[in-house]
Amino acid sequence: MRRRLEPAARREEIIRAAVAYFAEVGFGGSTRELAQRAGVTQALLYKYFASKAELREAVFERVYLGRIAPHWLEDLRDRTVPLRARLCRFYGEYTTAIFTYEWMRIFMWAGLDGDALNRRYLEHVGALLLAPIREEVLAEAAGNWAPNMEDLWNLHGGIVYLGIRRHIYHLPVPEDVTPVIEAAVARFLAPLRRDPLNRPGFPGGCLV
Amino acid sequence: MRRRLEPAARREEIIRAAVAYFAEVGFGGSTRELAQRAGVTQALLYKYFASKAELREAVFERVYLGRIAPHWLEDLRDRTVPLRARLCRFYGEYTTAIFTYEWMRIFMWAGLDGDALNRRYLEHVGALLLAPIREEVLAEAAGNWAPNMEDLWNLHGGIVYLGIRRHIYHLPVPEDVTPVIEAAVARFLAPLRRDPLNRPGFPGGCLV
DNA sequence: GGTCTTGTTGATCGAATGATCACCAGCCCC
DNA sequence: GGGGCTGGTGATCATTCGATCAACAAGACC
Repeated sequence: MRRRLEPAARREEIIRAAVAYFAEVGFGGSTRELAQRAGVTQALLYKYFASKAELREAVFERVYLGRIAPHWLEDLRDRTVPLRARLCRFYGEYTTAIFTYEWMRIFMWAGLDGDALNRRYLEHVGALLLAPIREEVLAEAAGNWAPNMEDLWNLHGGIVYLGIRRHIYHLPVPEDVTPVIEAAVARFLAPLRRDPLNRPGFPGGCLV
Repeated sequence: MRRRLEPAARREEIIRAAVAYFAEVGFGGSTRELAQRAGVTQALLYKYFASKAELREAVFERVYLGRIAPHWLEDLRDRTVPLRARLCRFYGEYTTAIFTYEWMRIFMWAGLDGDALNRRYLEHVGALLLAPIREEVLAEAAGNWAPNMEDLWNLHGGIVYLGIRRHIYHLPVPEDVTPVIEAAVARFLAPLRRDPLNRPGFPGGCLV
């Protein structure tokens, strides 16, 4: 019944099972049930991870690593594209990246546990995504409007709350979040536009 | 050293300690440490609660009960007051009610645990607070604008995210959330106003 | 097909957990 | 001030937890 795997492959399977398991029940879940889900014995876990804490770190690394695409920042700053289109595109890709059961829940559990990685990630979001967005808005507004960081966190939170409702609270949310994002971005950028009612046909429509 | 208390008073103290303790560490926390924090022995907990699950229920009841003020709905519908002022006032009181360490964290932990009470609460929010708000907007817009429920959840989420950042992620947020709420409400209601730039002096300022 | 490497297992340990029970002692009442 | 009701305790049980270790066997290599 037991099949021998290369260490890298076995480790991979354990991490994959751990991500799914801990996302579901939190880090209070037992190593025994995790092992059962991974199709191995509980003792084997300790051949690949010195402790449960180390396994937890591996889960974090897997979930967090590479979640923020480096091209997002460049794209947000690409002024050859209308700002509204840039924001819509960014939040479309961002939500595609993080609106997963695993990411959303592990992130929330880590947050409740007070994990530092969590705080670091959000500081990263603020400094390397929201602040640059603010810069772009300032450039676009040319003195007519200057949102503060809380305005940007408000935009961000309103969108992220979609994922929270779906994956944390298990509430029904639209399958396609694109229209919601477009509406939120349009509201946020309304001070920049000439048509506050956002009537179709007016310039400034979401171009993505 | 041990002082005798009336059952009601002792039960009260245990629940109070349990709310604080479980808010901090989640429901995976041990009854022993809880008892220590409450200043009683672990065995005594079981004189007041048949099981840990029952204690958990008591914590839920304490945290959820009476959190939604009945006058909010009436106030939201009071058309003698400008809509923007109604929304600012409502979210001011709403955040005052729920932006506490205990509520925010227990609510989130219960959500991750898949507790039904959690879902019920949010359905309540949607049906008895957000939907009525939408009705008021429709009445005010008089056909010029018709937000859908997702627009309202977006407004709601952007504001609630403040509490999440503070109490779940332990990130610095403004001490006074009033300006943030006013800005969010103003953005949300922008389609109703004649001045999308929200310049001071224009009619429609937040009147609370 | 024998052998050697090593991925994998079953058994087990000590600590911590939820829950129980006999017993103790603080406080009210006569 | 001394019973006695009952709030409160210490000890303990069964279970489950993370972690360890000797022993096994799958698969590559000659």
